[in-house]
Amino acid sequence: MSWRKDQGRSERGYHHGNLKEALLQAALGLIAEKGAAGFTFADAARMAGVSPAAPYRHFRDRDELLSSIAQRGFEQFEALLTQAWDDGRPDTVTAFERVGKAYLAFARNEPAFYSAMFESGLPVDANPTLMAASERAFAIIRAAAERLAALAPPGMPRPPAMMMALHIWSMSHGVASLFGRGDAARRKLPMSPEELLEAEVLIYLRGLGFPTDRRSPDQKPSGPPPVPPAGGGSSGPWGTPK
Amino acid sequence: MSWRKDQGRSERGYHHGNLKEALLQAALGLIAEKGAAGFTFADAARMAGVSPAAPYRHFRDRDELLSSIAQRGFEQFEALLTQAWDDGRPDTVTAFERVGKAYLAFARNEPAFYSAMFESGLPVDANPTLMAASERAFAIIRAAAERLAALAPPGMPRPPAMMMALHIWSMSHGVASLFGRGDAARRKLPMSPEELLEAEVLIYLRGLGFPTDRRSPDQKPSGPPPVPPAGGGSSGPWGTPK
DNA sequence: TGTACATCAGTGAACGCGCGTTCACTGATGTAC
DNA sequence: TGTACATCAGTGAACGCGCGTTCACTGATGTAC
Repeated sequence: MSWRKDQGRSERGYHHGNLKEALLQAALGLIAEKGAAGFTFADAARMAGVSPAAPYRHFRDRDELLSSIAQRGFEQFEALLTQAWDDGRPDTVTAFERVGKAYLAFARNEPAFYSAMFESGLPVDANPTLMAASERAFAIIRAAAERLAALAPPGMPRPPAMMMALHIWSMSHGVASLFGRGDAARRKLPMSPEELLEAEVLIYLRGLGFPTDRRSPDQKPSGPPPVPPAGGGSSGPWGTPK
Repeated sequence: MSWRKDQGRSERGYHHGNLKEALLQAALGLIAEKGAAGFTFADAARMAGVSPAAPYRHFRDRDELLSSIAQRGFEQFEALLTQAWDDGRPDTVTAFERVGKAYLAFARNEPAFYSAMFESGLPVDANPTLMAASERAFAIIRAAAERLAALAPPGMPRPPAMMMALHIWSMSHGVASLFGRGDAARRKLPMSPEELLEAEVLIYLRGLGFPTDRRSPDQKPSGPPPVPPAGGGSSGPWGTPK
């Protein structure tokens, strides 16, 4: 990736060159493998090919390393969500769906970050920097919800954006942590986590009165409030009923 | 509770009387306090006022104790959900809502069981007994979803019960693990987890075409498919819009 | 360009600790006769 | 009812281990002159 001497121990001299980064990477690997609680400082040093005292040049203690990982995780998470949201293009509902998928993709592809962020038990609210990073990530979901709420059909009460954001977050987190991680053996599913979440979000949005046909333009419909499609059309989120 | 000598060390002689139970209780306390990963066998022995070797008379090792807790947790969880479901009385939607509340209540009141069951990383699928207990608990949600699916309004495609069950489960788990536990410091919310989940489930059910007015009888409506209420009536799950 | 020196980033040995687990043991309890 | 004995459920000391952390140290690097 990005550290200078590509982990060849033999090639590095007394100085590692980029130990801090190497330790973070090692810790990520260990957390992905054994969980946030199972990772040890000493192990990370060993993986980086360095004495157990070396990490103390870069991190006050084990907790600071863990926080650094969570911090970086929130930043990457925010970047990913921002990219997925893409400021609501091409239309709000499509973009919103994409955010849900990005959430799952992150949990699946970066289990170590995800663990450190949400399951490590580190006191997020005790660390202002971390808290801020976490808030920034959530703000993306919140902003997306805001835009979506503004589209509420005229006949419907406009849902509070904060509530929508929390709902979407809890759905995503629920699916991700119950079914979404490859490594730790989770439950078996009759469908992929992505499909499961997509259907869940679509049904939810329909419950709020949003038209969930993807091709609908971003305009408040001027007709009567939308009625769920009658008959077994293929536009439902779960396909044709049997 | 249920162990004979109520933890008075002075009163017990050489034999503890009910060490197995005492160890389970001690472990529950420790897990609630420090998380499933933080609990140690030795600590449980200490809390039970017994030498570190004593637990080996009752559990092969630390993992067996943890499994026992998860097992018991699933059983209590199943009992609680069964009771909440109450075979769909007085009507399916009300009972369904109650199941969601019971889920949250369990996560909140029994954080140690919840951790052992869902967050301890123990290989549920490697232990058939545990797996079966877990399946039985999920079967309650599944059965409830089945009954609800059967009520689908005639104009709507009938949703697969399994999918509904998974959706409800993921919502509940998401809310519970992000917001629902008192001890570990979680996020702050503008509403209670219970309210959040209730609104989420109601919106979801409405998205499936179910009438979410609680007083509706358990009969398929014979008229046209229901239309979400127009105007800011008080029947929406989030009250009046501002 | 060369040299002296400060600073940086590692080493490796050592510590105290608590853990899981084993072991021979012993006090308490239950049962056969 | 009393006694002998098997079984059960604990004790307490000990072990090996890996962890987090500290410490004086030293090799490598950068910089002032």
